[in-house]
Amino acid sequence: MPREDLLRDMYTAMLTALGPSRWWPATTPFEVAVGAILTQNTNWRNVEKAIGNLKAAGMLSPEGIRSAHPDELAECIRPSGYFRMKANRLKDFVAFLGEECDMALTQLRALPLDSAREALLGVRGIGPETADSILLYALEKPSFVVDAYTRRILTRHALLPEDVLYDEMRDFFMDVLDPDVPLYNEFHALLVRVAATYCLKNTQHCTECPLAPFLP
DNA sequence: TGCCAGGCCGGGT
DNA sequence: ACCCGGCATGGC
Repeated sequence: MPREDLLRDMYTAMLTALGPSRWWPATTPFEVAVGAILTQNTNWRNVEKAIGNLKAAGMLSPEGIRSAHPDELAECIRPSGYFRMKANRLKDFVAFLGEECDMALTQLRALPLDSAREALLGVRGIGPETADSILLYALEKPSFVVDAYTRRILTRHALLPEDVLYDEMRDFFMDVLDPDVPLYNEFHALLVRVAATYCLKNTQHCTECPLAPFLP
């Protein structure tokens, strides 16, 4: 079966089983980016606490983060883990955006996808997954997001080898799917939800998994 | 109670 | 170009 058909069938199976995801859980592009940084290797539930703390402290804004004392910023985001490092990453991201952060985000969105991606990857603390999350969920650019869950599903289904590189997984989708923002948005969300529910790290009770019919 | 969570960096080979 | 240790909290 052609890869495009396989991916669309897997997508349909997940969407039918779980329903739409309504991602990303944030209200502004800037908040999406903050969440993308805070959720690096971290459960989203912990990120929610950190974002709540930021909001309560008036720090969930470019100015709030820029003017915050590093230690106070770190204390707010403590529940999201790696809090000292992530405080610096938020500071670095805000510094990258400059004085007019909303305008900077608008200008970033106006760039071609590859240029915007390179610009984000130049920021310390923003790697490929975080960059693609910001591109897709904040800037609404058709950049497919790959994460540990995506890798687990792709390798368990023997679609790609264990040692596959990030960009190879991304291309696996983008080479055959139309550059469709709503599709990429929902596809990634469904992969995360399915993997987190049915495809645990050291278990394989995949009989109830919507993707079980696609196992090799 | 240990294992895991929507990674990334910096230094070493 | 990889490989690896470090970073850290909270939930189950």
